[in-house]
Amino acid sequence: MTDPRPKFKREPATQRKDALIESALALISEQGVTGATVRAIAKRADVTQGLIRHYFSTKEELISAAYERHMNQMTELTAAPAAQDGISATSRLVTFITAGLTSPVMDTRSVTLWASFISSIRTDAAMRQMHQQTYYDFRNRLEILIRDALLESAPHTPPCPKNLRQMAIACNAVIDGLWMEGGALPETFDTDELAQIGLKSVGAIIGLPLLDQTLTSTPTHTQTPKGQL
Amino acid sequence: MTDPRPKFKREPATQRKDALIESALALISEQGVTGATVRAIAKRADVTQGLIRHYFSTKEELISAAYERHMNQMTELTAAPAAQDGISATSRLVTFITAGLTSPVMDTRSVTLWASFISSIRTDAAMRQMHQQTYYDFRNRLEILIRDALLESAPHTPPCPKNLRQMAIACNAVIDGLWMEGGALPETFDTDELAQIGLKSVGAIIGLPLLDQTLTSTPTHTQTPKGQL
DNA sequence: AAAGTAATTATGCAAGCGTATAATTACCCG
DNA sequence: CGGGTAATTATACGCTTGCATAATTACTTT
Repeated sequence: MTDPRPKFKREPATQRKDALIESALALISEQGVTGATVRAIAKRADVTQGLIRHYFSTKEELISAAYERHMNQMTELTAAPAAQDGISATSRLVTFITAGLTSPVMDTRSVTLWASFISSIRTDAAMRQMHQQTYYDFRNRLEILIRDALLESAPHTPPCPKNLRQMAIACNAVIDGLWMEGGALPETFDTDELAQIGLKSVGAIIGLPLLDQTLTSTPTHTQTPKGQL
Repeated sequence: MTDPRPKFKREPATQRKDALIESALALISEQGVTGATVRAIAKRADVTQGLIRHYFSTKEELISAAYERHMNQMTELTAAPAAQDGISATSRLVTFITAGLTSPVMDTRSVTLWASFISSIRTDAAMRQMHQQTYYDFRNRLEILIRDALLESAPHTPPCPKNLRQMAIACNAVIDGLWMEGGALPETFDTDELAQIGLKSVGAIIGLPLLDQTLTSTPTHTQTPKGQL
């Protein structure tokens, strides 16, 4: 009289961790941090709550892992389209900015998620370090793209490191600011409006006409990345 | 045998509300939203928890009021130094940007507070509307300053509204982005570095050399506003 | 096929949460 | 000075939370 149907299935550790992280992200984006309780996360992942403690020694650890996942995903979604070779350095920069300011990187879900995490960087050391690392990573990628674009347009007058750093900080700020408002108030901006503003602004800051080039020569680079999420 | 010392004091309604709002802000900035419990807020304001329900019909209402207070305070602290008359329109714009990117507007407390609130604009309609209103208010002030500065430098070629709007959106984004990172990672930027980057960037976006003017002609306008908080 | 083991479930607990309601108490007014 | 009333305190309730611990159960190994 053995039950033919097992009551549960044993999954590989990484897969279960993944499912739990995704559940946490989904809940946080839908209901905020307060909605992401241990029980709710477990239910969404179709397991019982005890299992969470089996893979994460504390809830904070799970949340921290979810934060890392989300930020890396966003950086990846922004940088990947710009990594194609065979296009000019300026085009790579344009693609990077455009990807960061269009769906799926710029949308309500992503921004809400980020906002939920960012509020805990003051009290939680692990979160603060994660933020710093993610921020530097993104900014460094941007700085490299800016440098290459500048070198391409003026090969014999390389930008000084201090200026380059400041440009990267400024351009990162524009992108972040636009990204945030685009996610927070999506209905108040036209499609691609923020991406175009981003191109214009970064172009003005680094002294290269990014928008014109895009619209005239290689418009395909400004398309939104195919949904990988 | 009457006790000469009363057990509590009756305060005016607005004053008590104020104290409760300030307590909430202090707690949220120090411990995040989860730390701002009804009991903790009451204790910090030196009252018992029941009093909160007497002035706010729900905790959400108190949090919403705290959000409004904080945002208005920050806008005020940014705009007030720029409201002095007798200085050029460009100087007013410079002062606005500088105030927004130096203490006390740009600091960890302010940014953390903002982040804590912003995470709930998706789930809470009142918070979302408050965010929208605050954002528009700030951006409109900025747009007016930009317009005046442009008119001042080129009185016979007024900027078209569409361009002006985009400039305001872009400049607002730079300021927001810089402000955020300055508050999140204060130790990684030199004093006034972000303010200078902000001036440079806004100058580049709108096509006016803001930084040079500041450093040469009217440096007093770039001082941080006297602490009103 | 039986045993061992690690994944998973089941159950419980102490603490804290927001809210409701009733009991006090300070202050205003006649 | 003595009521009346609104501000304030006091107490309690039901619910949820994160976490711990013990009981099951599926899969591997021999």
